[in-house]
Amino acid sequence: MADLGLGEAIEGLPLPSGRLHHVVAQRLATQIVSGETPCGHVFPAEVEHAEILGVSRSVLREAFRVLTAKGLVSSRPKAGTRINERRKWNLLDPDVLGWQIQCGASDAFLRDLFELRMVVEPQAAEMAAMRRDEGQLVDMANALDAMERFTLSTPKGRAADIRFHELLMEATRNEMLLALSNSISTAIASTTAIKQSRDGSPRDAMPEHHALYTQIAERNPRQARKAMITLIELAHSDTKIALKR
Amino acid sequence: MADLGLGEAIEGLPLPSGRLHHVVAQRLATQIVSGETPCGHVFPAEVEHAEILGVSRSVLREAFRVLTAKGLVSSRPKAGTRINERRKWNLLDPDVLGWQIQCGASDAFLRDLFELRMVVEPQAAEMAAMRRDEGQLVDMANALDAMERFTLSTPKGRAADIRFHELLMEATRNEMLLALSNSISTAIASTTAIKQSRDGSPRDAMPEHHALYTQIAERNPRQARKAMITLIELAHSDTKIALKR
DNA sequence: TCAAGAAAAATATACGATATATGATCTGCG
DNA sequence: CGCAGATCATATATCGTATATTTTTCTTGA
Repeated sequence: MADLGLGEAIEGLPLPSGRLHHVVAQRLATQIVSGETPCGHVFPAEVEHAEILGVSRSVLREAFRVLTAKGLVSSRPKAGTRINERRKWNLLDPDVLGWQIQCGASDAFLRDLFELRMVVEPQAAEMAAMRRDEGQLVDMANALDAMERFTLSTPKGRAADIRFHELLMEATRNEMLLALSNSISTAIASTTAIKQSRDGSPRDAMPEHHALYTQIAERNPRQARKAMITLIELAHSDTKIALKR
Repeated sequence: MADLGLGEAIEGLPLPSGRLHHVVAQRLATQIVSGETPCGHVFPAEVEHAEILGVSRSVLREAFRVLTAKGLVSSRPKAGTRINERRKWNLLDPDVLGWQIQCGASDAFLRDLFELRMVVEPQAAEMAAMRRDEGQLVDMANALDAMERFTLSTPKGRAADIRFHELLMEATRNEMLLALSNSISTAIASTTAIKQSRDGSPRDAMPEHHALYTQIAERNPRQARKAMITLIELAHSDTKIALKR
């Protein structure tokens, strides 16, 4: 069990910026989702574990509370705290998604993510088109205008894109759908950002994603075509008419 | 602020069966999701709050860790712990879903839930049909047989139904889709169970849900029809052929 | 020899006290 | 009127101890 790197802090410890338990939770979580510590693994007893990590037991306990809340581990008296099998994890939890991305998302993960997006978003767009009110309509039109004026490679253009997406999801008037879509979107955005910072060039990330997208499209052409049509309809000026019905 | 009902426990405290912090978390969570304590509300200082609830600060802290992990609240030094706005909640978290149901799910909640199900499941069925392997195929066929032999009103029939559903989702080979669908399914099952125990008769729940279903269908006939077709195709014997492609 | 029950050990859980750091509010100066 | 610093309240972090629960082991009896 590796030291967390906190135990070695000098006397006048500057106390790591974020909440300590959060740091610990993140550390443990990444170890778990990365597979560094396998499923079924039982962590050492609370006291020893806290000593190893160089934090107090309370902090460790609270960190485990977070992980338990997200289904990553479960702990019972005498049995210790063990890592749950993957099917018990809250894979849709924003943090869990984020941790997986941070650990270098696997291709399977990205595939699942994009697939889910293509399952959800086209239908969400349909719902939005049916339920939007006038105010949302003009806001979306504005966002679309901005997307056209600035290209999508500029920050302003990207902001407009995100804004449009938000408005679209709000217009569905389905809170859960909104939550789901937000999780997916931020996760995808994170992968882009991470890959950008890792590969250096900001342009390298998109083609990768696009490749995955087309890969999915080849496997399920019907679904992909429908999704494409819906998204294109909504993302260009023709849409303004479509949205107005 | 109401007492938790734990402080009044007699001397020989039988200590509530479950973990105490979990009980507290659930109590607070239901207060939050029910709207009993509104969004933006700031909880009393930790010490006082713990005293009010009749528990130690540690358990209160750990309870709040759980709620924080699920996005229900956020706490910062000096500012106290406050309830987040709904859009920050992890609405797809199984526990959050469960709490909402436990607080008497609103019609809007149920509508959103069923809508999400109808967005996800038909497409999941499509994916499953394309990716299933031989083993899954025979398992699903067996489950379908069982569903036909016993009617769906018998326990065995319901078990087969659930089993079929599980197999279907596994066959999609998409972990996130599986997680999502599981959350939705168990939530819907819970509402059924709750409504059953509340209304007495076990038969009363289903018609209610069916009414909601048809209500959705009326609003979006195209989507509903497609969903129906897919589900019916998959839920009856014709499917065995469809699944074999 | 095996099974059932009882004792023991290990471990998470719960509690209270104390110290620290941090952010919000207030105050005073410019 | 606005900004900078001081102050204070509050969450956070830590420690020590007690308790409950479960698994394991041992004992006892058939």
